[in-house]
Amino acid sequence: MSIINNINKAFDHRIRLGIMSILMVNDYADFNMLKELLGATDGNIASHTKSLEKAEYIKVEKQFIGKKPNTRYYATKLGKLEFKKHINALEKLIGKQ
Amino acid sequence: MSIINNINKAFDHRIRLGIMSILMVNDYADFNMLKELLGATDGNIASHTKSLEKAEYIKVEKQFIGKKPNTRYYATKLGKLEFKKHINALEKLIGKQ
DNA sequence: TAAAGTACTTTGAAAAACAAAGTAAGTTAA
DNA sequence: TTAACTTACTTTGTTTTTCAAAGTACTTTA
Repeated sequence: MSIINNINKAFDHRIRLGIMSILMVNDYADFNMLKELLGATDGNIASHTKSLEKAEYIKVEKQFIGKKPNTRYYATKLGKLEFKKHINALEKLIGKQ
Repeated sequence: MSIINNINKAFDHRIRLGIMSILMVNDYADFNMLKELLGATDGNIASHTKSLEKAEYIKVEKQFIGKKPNTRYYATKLGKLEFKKHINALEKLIGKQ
């Protein structure tokens, strides 16, 4: 077992790390909130949320607010659990410095 | 300025994070040490060390130990500084959880 | 002296990241 | 009222990165 064994590949990118961090402290976030908070492009947010969705770490809800489409992202129970594990692994790795 | 602004892209991969962590606590590490500690393949170690070297975050020294070639990796002053910044940014981001 | 091992490096395919362009609806302004 | 613009994404295709298998240049062992 290597020292990076519990680093989860799914979170191993700054944008996905950012998305998860946001969804851990906020109940949900919508597309534009993620986009602004992370300073990423539309395509970027779309692909990273898609990969987290595929892993079932976040879920997506589409609705209309007034007449505007709105996409909300939530961390799933699994996502929260795995992210905590990831953080612990990160802290273990970098905590020594 | 986004919340992931100080996350350094150069360290934004578990293997490179691992390499730097190792080189922060150990004065140096050689190829096989990195390989074993990280459980990565040869090609993997080679390419990730190369990218860190290109960024001048680590330096490489090649020598012979007895008759065997041996490659040692050291973190540079810049590398240590930038890695600390990266860790601080990471902790700021995930510390809220 | 042939086969196996060591310590890397090179290569090329596969996957991931990215931004520009596209889509579909709503809004505003002339 | 219709053309131009905005919003909220999605799709597309190129570029970049990741990866492991194969290659290289020795050395060691049988």
